[in-house]
Amino acid sequence: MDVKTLCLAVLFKGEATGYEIKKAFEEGPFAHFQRASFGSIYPALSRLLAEGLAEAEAREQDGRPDKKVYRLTAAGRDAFHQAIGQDPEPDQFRSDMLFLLYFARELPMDRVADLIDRYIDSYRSQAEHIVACRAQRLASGEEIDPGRWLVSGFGVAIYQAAADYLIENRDRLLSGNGRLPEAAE
Amino acid sequence: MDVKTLCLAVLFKGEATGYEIKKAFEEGPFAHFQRASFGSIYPALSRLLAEGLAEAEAREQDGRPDKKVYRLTAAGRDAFHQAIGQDPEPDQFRSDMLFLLYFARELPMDRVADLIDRYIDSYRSQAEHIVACRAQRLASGEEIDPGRWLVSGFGVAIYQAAADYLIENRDRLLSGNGRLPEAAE
DNA sequence: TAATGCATGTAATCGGTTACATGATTCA
DNA sequence: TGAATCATGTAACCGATTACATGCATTA
Repeated sequence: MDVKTLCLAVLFKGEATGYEIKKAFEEGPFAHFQRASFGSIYPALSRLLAEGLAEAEAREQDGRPDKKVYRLTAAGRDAFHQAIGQDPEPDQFRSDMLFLLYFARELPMDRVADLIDRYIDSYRSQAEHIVACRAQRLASGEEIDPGRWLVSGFGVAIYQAAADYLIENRDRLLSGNGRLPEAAE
Repeated sequence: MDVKTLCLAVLFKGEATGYEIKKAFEEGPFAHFQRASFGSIYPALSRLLAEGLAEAEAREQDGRPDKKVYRLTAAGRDAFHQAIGQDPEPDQFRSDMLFLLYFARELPMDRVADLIDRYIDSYRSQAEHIVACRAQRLASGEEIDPGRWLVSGFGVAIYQAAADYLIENRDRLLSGNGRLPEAAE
């Protein structure tokens, strides 16, 4: 998904500054499945202005530098609806972890163990983080958006499954380094 | 992972042509977690030659155009070991499907249902495909590479989990469109 | 006082995709 | 006859990242 569409999407949920849009990809609702940098966000926002899809308002702040709050126009909302109406190609997951583990035989055992442990940790903590966010949203009493709920639930399920798989197969890979793992299936 | 390293990796497993390397990302062992196009593979192979990491041999074929078989040099194998010795950053999954489903409320119900069904199918068929490959490898009697086995198992687990999650939550999202899904947790 | 957070933006660079160019063989 | 497979490569283009430039306020 290109950054322009991503900005359209964030702004569709409400007005925001470039800085806040960045945060939406770091901590916010899109954190675990999309990302964008300032170097792509600011030019994208300028393009949105130029194309009449958004309008900006400068807001003064005490002390802080001014912020520029972007808001979609009617044309912008249309453009967004059109964008999500397109047919997507199936997702393909790219993973450096799998690339590395594929070559487990070429690496020292302790290095493999370390890699697996680190990935278990990162998957687990990501799952826990999302779970915490969900609990908080539930407790807050705010209205729950079904799409958002489904998406965060998906994140939990996938990260959990990834961590579980690694935990279950860690020792098999390490001890059986050369022998047949998981043969009893 | 850049294409140069990816080529290094494929060649580490044995000599190959550019065309065969491409296939490794389409049907081969790297299919479900890395990808590369001709436009990046051929220049990468030239670079490997120029840097002395690989050597090529032209092989004539009956009828077919000549093929150029690449093979790593000792320096190439070193470079590969060095590459997999680097510390990777954690994987981040990017997903257009999740992006779309996040905005379920903005889409017609039948469109959402169709999207989910298509993704269930694609996840399920990817899982089944990997399972079939694994069964075949097991039956073939060839030696099983533990790293490769772990990686393909990971693929099965993740795709399975993704499909399962969507199946379980499909109707909740569709019927409760506006109400609270999965509240009974 | 050093780092972090808030805040916006540009420029160099890079890596990769898409499309193009070429051409024979085999299979439906 | 047309499509798919095998086979190699180039060039235009694009999107995005990284690093840079600036600057104030707060917190450790």
